[in-house]
Amino acid sequence: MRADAARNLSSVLRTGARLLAEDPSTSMAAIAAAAGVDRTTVHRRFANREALLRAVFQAKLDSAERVLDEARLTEAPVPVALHRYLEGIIPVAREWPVDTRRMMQKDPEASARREAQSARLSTFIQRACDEGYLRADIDAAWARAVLDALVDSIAHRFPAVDPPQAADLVADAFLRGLGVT
Amino acid sequence: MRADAARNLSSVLRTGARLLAEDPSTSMAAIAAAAGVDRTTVHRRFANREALLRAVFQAKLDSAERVLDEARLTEAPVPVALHRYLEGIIPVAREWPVDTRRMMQKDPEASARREAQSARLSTFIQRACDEGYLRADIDAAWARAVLDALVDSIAHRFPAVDPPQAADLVADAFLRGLGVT
DNA sequence: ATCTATTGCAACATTGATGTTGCAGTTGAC
DNA sequence: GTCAACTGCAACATCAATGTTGCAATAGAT
Repeated sequence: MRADAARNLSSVLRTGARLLAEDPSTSMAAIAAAAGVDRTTVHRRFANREALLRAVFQAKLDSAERVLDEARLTEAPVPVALHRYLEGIIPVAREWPVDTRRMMQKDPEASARREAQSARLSTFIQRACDEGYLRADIDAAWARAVLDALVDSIAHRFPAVDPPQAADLVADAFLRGLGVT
Repeated sequence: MRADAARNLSSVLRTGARLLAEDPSTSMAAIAAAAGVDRTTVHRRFANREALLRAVFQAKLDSAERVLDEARLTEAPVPVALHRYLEGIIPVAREWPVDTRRMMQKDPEASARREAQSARLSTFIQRACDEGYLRADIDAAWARAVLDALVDSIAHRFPAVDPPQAADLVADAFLRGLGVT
């Protein structure tokens, strides 16, 4: 039972994330149906809709945090860390396609966690600037935004590209652009 | 009266677009309140919620279409057309921040129009490839996605950057990337 | 000044989503 | 086999959003 409960809960979270990404107003009933469980079962696990959303966010934040840790953004050489980050974060973006920046407004705890993770990445971008991997005239905030945009794009609009190749494409577009030299 | 009606209708559309972009499930009541009109007045203008959304999409499509026309994507030199397109489309993205790709699914007519506009831009990107402005190893669909992502990013995450500079930033990131040569 | 269109306001009906509870059936742990 | 936990199902109450209507007030056109 305990095993079943855990599996179904996880299924609800993943299914919910997928449906909520397509349509943030997806009903609990629709999520439950898609996950193959009864509506009341979902309500027994999650006190209310907010709680379900919070659980989804937490799952995404957990995955993202592990990726940030394993990328060794402060220790590894910039190109290595960048590639490891990309290869890790792209599957996370695909598995939890919910837009955290928009949907976590009402959850201060999750927002704070997200801010912290965001700051780690921004620090990394700053290091890339400082160590001369980015052009001197590039604003760090803009570089950060570009990287995020490229990750989202490859993750959601090209779901068939496998993570290593996706990371290559993003890093290449980010650093070299798509134009002729 | 006719003038008032038109002004209020426009105000509802713009306000609605802004609120719906932040939260696609924003209620008609909230939109009406933000636009400074009564809820019933909105219902008199738009038969139902769908009709309001359709009107917002149509307004965005109208603006985007004008930008595509004026950019002369098929006639002008690639760099010129690209810059004109960017400088025009960024204000459109800001004024109508709704995500058309996601929210227009249920409106086949608007979807078709969007597809047509999308095809025009894809054709332009293909021309940029053919004429040697993009690296030969670059997939046109990926180039297209990157351009879209950069436009969305500068439009919504850097609303203070004025259109000409924003266009410069996007074109620069798109063609040259952010890394050192 | 009169007429007409439009608005705000209040009231109402309807619908869909949310959340709760009781009960019977199932399943895994022991 | 027994027990405890979990599930599906049905029923219910509640609430927010939607959409409608009638009426009085207002403002622009003539």
